[in-house]
Amino acid sequence: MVRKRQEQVLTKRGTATRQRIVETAARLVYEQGARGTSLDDVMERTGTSKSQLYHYFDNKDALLRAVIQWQTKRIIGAQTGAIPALDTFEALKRWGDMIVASVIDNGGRGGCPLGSLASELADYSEKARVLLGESFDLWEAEIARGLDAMKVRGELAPAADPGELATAAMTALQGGKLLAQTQRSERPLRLAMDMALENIARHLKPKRGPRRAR
Amino acid sequence: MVRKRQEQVLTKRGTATRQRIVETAARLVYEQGARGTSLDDVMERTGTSKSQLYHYFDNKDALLRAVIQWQTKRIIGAQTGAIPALDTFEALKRWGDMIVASVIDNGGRGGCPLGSLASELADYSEKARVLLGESFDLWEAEIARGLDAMKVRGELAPAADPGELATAAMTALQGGKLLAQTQRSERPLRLAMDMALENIARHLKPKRGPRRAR
DNA sequence: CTAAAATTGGACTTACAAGTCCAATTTAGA
DNA sequence: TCTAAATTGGACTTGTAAGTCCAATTTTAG
Repeated sequence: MVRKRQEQVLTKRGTATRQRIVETAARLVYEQGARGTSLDDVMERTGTSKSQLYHYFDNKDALLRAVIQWQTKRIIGAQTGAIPALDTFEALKRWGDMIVASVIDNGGRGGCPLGSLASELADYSEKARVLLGESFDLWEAEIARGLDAMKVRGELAPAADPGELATAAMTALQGGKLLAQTQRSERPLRLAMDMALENIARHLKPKRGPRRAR
Repeated sequence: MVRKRQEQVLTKRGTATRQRIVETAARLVYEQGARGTSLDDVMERTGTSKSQLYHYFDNKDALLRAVIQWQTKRIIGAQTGAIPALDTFEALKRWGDMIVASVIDNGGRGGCPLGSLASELADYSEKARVLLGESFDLWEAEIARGLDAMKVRGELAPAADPGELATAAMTALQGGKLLAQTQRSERPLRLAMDMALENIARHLKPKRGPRRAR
């Protein structure tokens, strides 16, 4: 968690102000995009002044990087909060359902906060691109962690590669979110998550009792 | 193909100018994004004037819509040009390889021209969103066409739904492109396309002779 | 308490971008 | 040929956005 600007110590008040700026900026950026969100927007919604923004961040790009890091923690935190571990196929199915259900939230508008930023910033800010790449890695690692536990317990075939399965699932999630946002329909996201889950189910080892799900 | 502005007849020269504007704008928008491309950029690169842009397009949004339609035709045309029909699993594999190889083109930079525009414009321009939704439908229809042929020939199980398989493949393609662009690696795209192809292979009916591929 | 550091207000500069406007030139078609 | 329509040049307006600057206020720590 590179913080930079630590030559300057933040007081309690300063920390609160900085946090308020980051969270508000995150919401605005999610709704309007990075380029579509002006610093004046952020100032107005946070009740801060220009000098405050530039006191806590070197420039707009630095603020956007803080937004990326905050969103990354928020998203992964929300996921582990709802489903502590993706280490059973049942948990994976609930995870998929949760992702699909998220389309309703904003009436179909808004894709994945990280995916949208990645698309907008990857070729615009090298620092942001690297950060977003790491964000996806972290998110995928959380998924791979559950798959790995399944593999250790012998529920997934030895040949299954948790890291690759997690990455494939992430591509499905991102592509599904994008199409759902574009077509204002949960259909593509549902099909994407079903595909990702089936891609994992391929490596499930049959167990005594109940049959392979789905 | 809604053209609008047909109250005004275009001469041969006018058509050429308009086309030059659209193609150049498409390249700039692909490289810099829609918001990152100014009309002055387009003017400079096409050697046109402000009045020409506004002569052929109502406003910037209308130009962007023309870009979307042109890219849609270009992408689908390029695909059918390289692989006339995705009606064998071999053709599908070549298609997947072609998609993966496309990452090299711009040194990893640049995602899918349509996907990038969708992410940027879906919540910004309703007209553009609808158009992009239709673009994905057209592209998917081209994929579904091949799958349907396989189904008719009995190579795909009757339960297989070409439309759903095509949509799932499109989400994999888009998500894979996005992650590849973000991480400057073809790995996520390769895993995505493998997943999409496997998702189709699930419905392959075994045929005499060679075993199920992959 | 008091000096140094952190925090804040807000005006100002500079750059750029979308869109308007009008006049000049070229082309098409009768 | 001639005239109306299409095409083009380019200055201009208006709005916005990032970033700078300096002074005022508040807080922290010795």
